[in-house]
Amino acid sequence: MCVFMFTSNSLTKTNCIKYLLQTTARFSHQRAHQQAVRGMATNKRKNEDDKPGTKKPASRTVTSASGPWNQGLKASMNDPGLRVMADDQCVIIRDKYPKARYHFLVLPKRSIPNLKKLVPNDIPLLTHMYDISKELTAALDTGLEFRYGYHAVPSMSLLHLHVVSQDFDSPCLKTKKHWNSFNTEYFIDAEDEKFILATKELYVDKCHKCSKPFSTIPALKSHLVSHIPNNTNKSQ
DNA sequence: GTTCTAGAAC
DNA sequence: GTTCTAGAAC
Ligand SMILES: Nc1ncnc2c1ncn2[C@@H]1O[C@H](COP(=O)(O)O)[C@@H](O)[C@H]1O
Ligand SMILES: [Zn+2]
Repeated sequence: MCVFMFTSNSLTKTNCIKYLLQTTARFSHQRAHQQAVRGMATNKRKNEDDKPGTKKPASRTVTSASGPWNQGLKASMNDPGLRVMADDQCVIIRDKYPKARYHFLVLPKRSIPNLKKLVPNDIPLLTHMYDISKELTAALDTGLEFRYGYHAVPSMSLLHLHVVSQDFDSPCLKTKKHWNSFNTEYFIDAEDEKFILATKELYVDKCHKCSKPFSTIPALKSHLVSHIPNNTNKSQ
């Protein structure tokens, strides 16, 4: 039974258009902001250049009020400026740094760290994420092709499905990594049967010789010497 | 992931 | 000279 329904709060075309207008407004605002920040930095550097020897690398805080950088999606899920829609299971947000004209992220409300933590019971949820993505792009009616998938090696925490139009026309697309992460096997299509391979946990934390589990690397290292024949504690 | 920027490449 | 790219950010 599909719980997803078109309601006034979800995927009406009017609402979609509204969110896209927000995209444009926010985006130009963001660019203006970045330019302003850059201008301020330039001014500051000029002043410092008047006093030689006072130059030092600008210190930057590594964590912010919203937590470490790789936890940013958690806050963005509840950011009304980014949220496109939500139902009982999922939230869809606009990607904060869209790599194409349309770029959304679909996140389960129930916190799942990454693909490797998925279990067979999650399959209906994954199907639902894909289904509402298709509903969204259908409602948007952009005439653009879309792809729906996961990054094989994500940087951001919390499982998220990329919904990205295939124009790749965006100032945020800047690096080879950006390109390749959406246009090689790095991008795992949600509907691809190979998808299941990406859900396998690769960290097993066991000895490579005898499969004894270990909890810390020092513990592993003291165990490893037991496998060295005629161990004399010498190296090289 | 992004930002910033030094040094490479053009 | 400008453009591009890769690495640090503790
Ligand atoms: N704070 C944020 N809010 C929303 N989207 C973000 C945020 N930080 C990064 N992103 C996007 O999240 C995606 C994470 O990529 P990945 O971890 O490779 O799947 C990228 O497309 C980023 O543009
Ligand atoms: Zn081409």
